[in-house]
Amino acid sequence: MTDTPARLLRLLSLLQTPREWPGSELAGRLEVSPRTIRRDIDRLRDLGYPVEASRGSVGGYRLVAGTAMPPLLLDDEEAVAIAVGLRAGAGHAIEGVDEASVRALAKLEQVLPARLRHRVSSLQNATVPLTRGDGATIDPRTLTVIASAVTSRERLRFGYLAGDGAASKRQAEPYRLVSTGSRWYLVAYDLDREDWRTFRVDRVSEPFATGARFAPRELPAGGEDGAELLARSMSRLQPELHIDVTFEAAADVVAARLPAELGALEPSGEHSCRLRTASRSSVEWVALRLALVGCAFEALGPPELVEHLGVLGDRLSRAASRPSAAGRT
Amino acid sequence: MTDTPARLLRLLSLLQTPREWPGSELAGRLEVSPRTIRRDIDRLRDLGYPVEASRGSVGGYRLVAGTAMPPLLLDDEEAVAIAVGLRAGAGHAIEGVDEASVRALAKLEQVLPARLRHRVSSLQNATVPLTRGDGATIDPRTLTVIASAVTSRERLRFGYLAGDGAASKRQAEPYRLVSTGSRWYLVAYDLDREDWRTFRVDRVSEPFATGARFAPRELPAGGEDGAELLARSMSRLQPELHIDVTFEAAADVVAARLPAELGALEPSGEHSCRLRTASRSSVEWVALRLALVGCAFEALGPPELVEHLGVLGDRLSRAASRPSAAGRT
DNA sequence: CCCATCAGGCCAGGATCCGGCCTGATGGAG
DNA sequence: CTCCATCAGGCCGGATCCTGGCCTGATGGG
Repeated sequence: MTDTPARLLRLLSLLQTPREWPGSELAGRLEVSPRTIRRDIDRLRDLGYPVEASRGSVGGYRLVAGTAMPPLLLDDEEAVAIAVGLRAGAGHAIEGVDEASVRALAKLEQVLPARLRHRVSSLQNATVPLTRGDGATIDPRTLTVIASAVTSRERLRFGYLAGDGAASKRQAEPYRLVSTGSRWYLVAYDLDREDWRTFRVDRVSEPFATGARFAPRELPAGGEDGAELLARSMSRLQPELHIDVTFEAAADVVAARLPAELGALEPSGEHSCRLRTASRSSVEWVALRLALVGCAFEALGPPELVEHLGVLGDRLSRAASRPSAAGRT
Repeated sequence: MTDTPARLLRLLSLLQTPREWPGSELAGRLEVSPRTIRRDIDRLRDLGYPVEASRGSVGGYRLVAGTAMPPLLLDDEEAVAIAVGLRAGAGHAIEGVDEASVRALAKLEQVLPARLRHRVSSLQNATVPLTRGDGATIDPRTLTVIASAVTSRERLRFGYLAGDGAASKRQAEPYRLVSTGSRWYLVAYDLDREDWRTFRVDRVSEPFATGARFAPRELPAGGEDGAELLARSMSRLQPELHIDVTFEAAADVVAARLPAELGALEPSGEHSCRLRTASRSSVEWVALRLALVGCAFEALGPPELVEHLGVLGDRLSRAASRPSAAGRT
């Protein structure tokens, strides 16, 4: 029988509950003798899982932090919670964990029981993506399909909407998924164009992995990495914003409410500071973050940011002014 | 030796990679004969993990979705990504998975290797919580400590800042962690007051679980649940907003960009719709969500919402109007 | 001081596991 | 269409491992 391994897994699962388990109770639950439990604990320790024991009358075993991640044994609700959390996060890629986060999501969704899937998607619908206003929302499913294809080295077919509005069908060998600020890009070898391309993931539709495996291809000019390739083509795609804003509040107050990725603040007085930085985020996103700082500020540039702030300010002011008699029905 | 169980775990880990593994390759990696691999696959299937096999020359094994969650084997980066994602999510509790999400976070952090912890916290600092403006940010650590105490039934000591500004030390038996919209509450039996209380988690400071275990206590009036107790005391704490807004856009367009928890829209014409609902969210939060819809709208009430929109609109307009600088393009 | 807990040695019997060899079935590529 | 790589699984012999039981010690709390 597959007795012992199964028991070890169950034991691991019990020990992940944040409480202490006396050996006798574990023995009862797993229906073996206490001696076997002691041996199992030994085994787990040999495997590298740091099981800590406290002696005495209220003692017991507990799994603590070690040097390697033990397998996480989640119950249904926890799995759903993680899936929902990751999906929500996948939209506004947190710098530094972007790709890993999608990988984890792909891994989880690969084995997520069917009965939990609808719970995930319905919960996700309840949380509107906090996207910038340009409507470039990304379907987490798209991301996970692409991520799977990247790691399994399978060819990918998908529809793509080019920048000029032309729709096309593509077939490509996906190389890597990269995120910059709040956008996702796929670096891939386009089989029809016979060249390396970068695709904006929010313009990819219905990607699906054809089973066909491919051998990793050399990237173009030697030594280059996917991120570089992306950086090159992105400089054509996504204009850089040269942000220049002064806040009427002390630098430390503002810094606490501003994402670090936006850049550093220079204090410019007792109660004011200035943000000068370049960003590839969208105007809408930057405007939102600025508004959320919660103090008065003044945008000096770029012009499109100033304009967007003006439009937004206007919209809100009008929303608050009850122009009931004005042009509306 | 603890050979077989360890191998099964490694096998499970390999199979979670989204790709197909031919038996021979698995045999090579795990340094056993292919026959043993076939047997191991059998064992996993017996344990309930649905391993799918495709035959043919490009075939192999793959772990697919089954009826139960298999143990998730994460690498370092994935673990960090999940921790960061959950922490970010813990702030704005997604309705329905609130508690589970915190439980999962507690479970993960219990075993998260020390060398990864600083990565999590530094990454978290990079993402400013998208909180409403009232500054009631919640430290995820606080939540996880409380969640652990709830599941392990340990007494909790913590500092508390009452609504009237009075600080105090509390000792309590935590019963449940509940979130409503975007706030967290702890339902607990206060040992000093000798009665049930609900505490706002954002006002809890330095909670720590004394080792002392306690026996679950009966909730007050029969049949009541933690959520009810909370609802009762909350009606005193958190005023309800009666929101009334008209949007100048079709109902389905607006609905797609509005959190479902805010309530339902009534179409009021070809290109307009109305939102009338009650919410316990903060004014700042509601205002933000309205602004993010991205179309013109008009707030009819409540007054504090209208006022807040006015302030915000004013601030943005002034930010865009460059009262001081005159020249630069 | 006593009791609960963890820690681990020793032993015997039995279950389990492994490798190797075999036969079939199945799907993809040439 | 044919060939090949893959999965599926039966059978067997020998080595290995696992379990339960019993023991002695150590440690911490009430």
